[in-house]
Amino acid sequence: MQQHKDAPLRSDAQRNRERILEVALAELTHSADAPLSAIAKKAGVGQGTFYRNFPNRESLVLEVYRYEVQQVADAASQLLETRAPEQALREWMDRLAQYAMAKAGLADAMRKATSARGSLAGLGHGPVTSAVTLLLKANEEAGTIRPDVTPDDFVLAIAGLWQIDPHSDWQSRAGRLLDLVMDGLRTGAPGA
Amino acid sequence: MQQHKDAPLRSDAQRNRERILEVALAELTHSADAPLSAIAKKAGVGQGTFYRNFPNRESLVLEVYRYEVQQVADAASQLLETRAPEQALREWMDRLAQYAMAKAGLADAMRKATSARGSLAGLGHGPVTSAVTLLLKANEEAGTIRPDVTPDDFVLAIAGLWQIDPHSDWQSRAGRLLDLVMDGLRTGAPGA
DNA sequence: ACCTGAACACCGTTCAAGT
DNA sequence: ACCTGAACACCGTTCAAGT
Repeated sequence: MQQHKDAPLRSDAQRNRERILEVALAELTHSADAPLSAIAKKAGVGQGTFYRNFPNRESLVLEVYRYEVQQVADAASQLLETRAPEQALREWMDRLAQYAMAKAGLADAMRKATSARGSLAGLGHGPVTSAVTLLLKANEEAGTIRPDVTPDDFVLAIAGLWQIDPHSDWQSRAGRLLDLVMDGLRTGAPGA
Repeated sequence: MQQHKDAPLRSDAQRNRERILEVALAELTHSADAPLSAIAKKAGVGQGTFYRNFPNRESLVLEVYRYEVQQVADAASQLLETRAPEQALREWMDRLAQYAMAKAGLADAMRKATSARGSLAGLGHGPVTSAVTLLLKANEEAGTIRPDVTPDDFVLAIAGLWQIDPHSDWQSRAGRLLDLVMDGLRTGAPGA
C-alpha cells in the first residue's frame, strides 16, 4: 500500500522530489556517474526518501532528462515543417549530437531510452523512437533515403555519437560520422 | 622498487598470474562485470596478489582479451590475401561482430581498445587500429570505398555493434547495421 | 503518508605482517 | 620478491523509528 491510484503527492513530498531532480540535473550534467548518496545529501533529503522516489539510478536519469529528451524529440516535427526531409533529418541528428555533448549524463539517458532492453518505463520506447520514425518516413516518401530502414537500424547507426568524448573537439568527429550515416541511408539495395 | 627491468617473474608468481587470467577469461566471458574479488578468490590468490598483477579492472580486461583481440586483428591480413578488398572488409566486420557477441566482456575490451582515451597501454591504439587501417587502405586503392575515411570514422560507424544484446538474435541486427555502414563507406562525396 | 538516518551488503583498494 | 588476508573507503539499499 504505497500510493493511491493517482493521488497527488503530499506537498512536502512533492517539494522533495523537485529538489532531488534539480540537484540531480546539475550533478549528472557535470559527471554522469555522480554518487546517488551525494545527490540525496545535497538535496537535503534522507536516503530513504531518495529511494522512495527513484528506486534505482536508471529511473532517476530517465526522469531528469525526460524534459530534454522530449524537447529533442519534438524538434523533429518542427524541422519537418520548415525544411526538406533530407535536411530535416540531418539537422535533427546535429541537434541530437549537440545535446548529447552538452550534457554528460544525457548520452547515457539516450542509450537507455533507445536500447531495446531499457526495460524501465518512462521513455520505454518512447518519444525518440517516434521522432525517428517520423523523420525516416518523411524521407522515404520523398525518396531521399532507401525504403527499408527501421528506427532500430538508425539508432544503431548513430551509436558512435555516445562514444565521443564531449571534452575533445567532438564537432568534426560527429560531423564525419553523421555524413557517413546519411550516405549509408541514401544508397541503393542492401547486400546479400 | 617493484620489479627489475625485464626480470622474469618468480615461478610461483607466474603461476598465480596465469591462474588469474584463466579464471578471469571464464568469468568475464560469462558476465562483463564479474566482481574482481570473486575472480581473485576463485583463482585462489589474495587480494593483494591480484592487485599487484592488475592494478585496475581495465588492465585485467585488456590482458585477458589481448590474445583474442590479436586474433581478430590478424584475420584482416589473412582475409585480404584470399579475397577481394571489399569482401575482406565485410567479412572482417562479421567476424568482429561474432567475437563481440560470443564473449560478453570482449565488447567492452574493444570499446576500450579503440576508444581515443583508452589511456592504458597494451592495445593502446594497437592492433585493431592497424587492422582497420590495412583494410581501409586496400579498399581505397581498389576504389571500392571513398578515399577520405579514417580508422576513427570507421570505429565510430560500427559502434552500434557494442550496443547489441548478445542474447537476442543479434545476427540480423548486426547484419543490417554492417550493410548500412558498407554503403556509407562506398558512396561519393561527403556533405557540406 | 511520508520522512530520517543508522545499519547492512558489496566491492574495490591498501597495507602490515609473514615466508 | 612475493604472498596473504584483515582493514578501510565508498556507495547502493533497506528498515526501524519517528512525525
